Amino acid sequence: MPGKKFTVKRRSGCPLNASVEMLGDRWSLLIIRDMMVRGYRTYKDFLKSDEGIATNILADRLQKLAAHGIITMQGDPSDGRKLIYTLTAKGIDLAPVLAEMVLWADRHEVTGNQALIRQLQKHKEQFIAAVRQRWAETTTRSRGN
Amino acid sequence: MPGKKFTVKRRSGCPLNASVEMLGDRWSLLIIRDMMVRGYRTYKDFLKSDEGIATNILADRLQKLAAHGIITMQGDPSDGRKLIYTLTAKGIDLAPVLAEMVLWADRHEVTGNQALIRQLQKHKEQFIAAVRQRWAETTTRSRGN
DNA sequence: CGTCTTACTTGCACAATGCAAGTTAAAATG
DNA sequence: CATTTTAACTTGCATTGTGCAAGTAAGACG
Repeated sequence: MPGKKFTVKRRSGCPLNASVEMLGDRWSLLIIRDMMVRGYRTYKDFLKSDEGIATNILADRLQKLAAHGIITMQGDPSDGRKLIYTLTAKGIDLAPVLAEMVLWADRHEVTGNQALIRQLQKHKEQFIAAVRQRWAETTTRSRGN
Repeated sequence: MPGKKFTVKRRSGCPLNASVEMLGDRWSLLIIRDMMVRGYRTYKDFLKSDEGIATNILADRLQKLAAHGIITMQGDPSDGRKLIYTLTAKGIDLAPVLAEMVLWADRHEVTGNQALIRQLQKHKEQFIAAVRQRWAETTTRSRGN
């Protein structure tokens, strides 16, 4: 496991438990969704999401996601106040998880966002590839927009 | 009112948010895992899992999963004390979500259960088909939902 | 300089969680 | 058929997490 420096003590060795301990709350996956499909990158971006996360919870989740290596935080060279949050490879790799959760909810619940759903239903692999591609582009080009 | 479906008010219409509101905690997916891959069916079964869920939390999660139509509870005809918990079609349909979360954790964390992981890596769709098949066999009689 | 903006932090009420112990009803035992 | 055991919870209580409003520090703007 690249980048793994020390093992956190978990309730069990089950990989699903590991995922649940990192992502099993009401906000972490929504933050990742905002980065992945909406391109959100700053603290203020996340605050404006429909679900309405509280400021202290957002700060806490961003810290934890960074501690787990799912996102990184770096200063914006063009504005010293801003921090840019980006998904790491580990975070981008969550695209299949998000996709399956969206498809499951669509099959069994009444939800909106039909555009995303139809995209996933027809071309799930393409969606995942597009997320990877978008991140490859934005992480190699120069910042300052 | 038996079987009455009441609409839950959600924070947003996003399907991922719907999934997170039903499954986004530290226990629900582990209970579903226990039913799906270990064949657990009774309250006592779930209590013996490695993660060590508290009795009151377990009772609460089973109620909520049943309220969401993910599992059903029925009396055991051969033992009046027992309740048998089973996955509904909606619950079985979570197999791809579980599979992706397991594979993600394996790629990026140090975990155990290598047998399950290798099975998923090689034959993910076979695993999912096997879960469906197993449930089709064991739930040929009346199943709620 | 004063004001605005960004990313937080703090205080506090309320809800969720974790642990130990108790309860109820049914089954097994003698 | 009385007693013990088992299964599925419930209750009490301390700890932790969450949600809301308000406040703060540092950089940008004019």
